[in-house]
Amino acid sequence: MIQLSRGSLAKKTGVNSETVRYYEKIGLMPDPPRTLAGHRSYDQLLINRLTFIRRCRELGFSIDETRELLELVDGEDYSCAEVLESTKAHLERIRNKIKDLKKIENTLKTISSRCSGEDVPVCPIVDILWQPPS
Amino acid sequence: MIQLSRGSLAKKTGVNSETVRYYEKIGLMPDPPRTLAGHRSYDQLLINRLTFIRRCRELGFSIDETRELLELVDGEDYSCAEVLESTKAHLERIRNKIKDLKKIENTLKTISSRCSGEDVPVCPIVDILWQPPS
DNA sequence: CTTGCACTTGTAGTAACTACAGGGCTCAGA
DNA sequence: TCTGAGCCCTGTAGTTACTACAAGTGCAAG
Repeated sequence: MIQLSRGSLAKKTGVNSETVRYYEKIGLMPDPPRTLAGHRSYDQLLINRLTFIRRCRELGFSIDETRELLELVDGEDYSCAEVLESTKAHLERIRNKIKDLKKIENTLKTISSRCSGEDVPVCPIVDILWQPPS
Repeated sequence: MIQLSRGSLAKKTGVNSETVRYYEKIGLMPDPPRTLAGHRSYDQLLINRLTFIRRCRELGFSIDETRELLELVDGEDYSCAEVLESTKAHLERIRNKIKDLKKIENTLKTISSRCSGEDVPVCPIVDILWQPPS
């Protein structure tokens, strides 16, 4: 039976130790048991829970979405369908974000290519950005 | 000679009117001249400046990067080279972000495809995310 | 004239952390 | 056994880039 301190948990899961405290404050992680001296003590279940949270966050789920996923899993009768729905909605948002960034990429590429990059105080990039509003 | 109120400026440039005030507070926009009653009054130069800022922000430049671009343009002797450098560095960051999001997209696609989406309390997505840390 | 909207200020809230300050505990080494 | 480094504890403030409110003033149309 493993028992980790907050710092060890942080190392093990790859989550910043202050962030652990933050997750407890906002209720993503439960208040953990304490040692006699008042130090937090985490078992395997809590380690796995924090890892789940870290993975959700790395996949771009917001804290609130992560909370909902956790509530589903915590609940007695969660269903695969609900999890899939949330995941697909999130996937759609990620795809939209990629689309937006590609538009930005194209614009930046275009205006960069118009710019000589010479050491002169005349810049097509600035010219483009500095036009009056359409 | 145009003179716009804050609200009209907001409409004209597509920037929220509270945001205008915020940009003045952080020094991106100068304190504008006032009418006798103390109302802000914006001329064409300020309209163009705010539009420049909006475009930078839409292209994903941070406030600080936008400020640097403005300082270059405001300065007597800015050079095209400096602008291009900043733009290219930013383009690189955008490309990295796209790469990261594509990785996320792939992962989400993969785990979604493993999930039946049926109304059962067994979910491959959850199984994957709920594994102990590696 | 009045009513409703725009304007003024300062302040507080948002997301998701991150970084202190000021104090207590613990454990390895001398 | 002592001591000092490095954990841990709490609460609070800072970050980015806004956005929203509250309480009060001014202006313009009907």
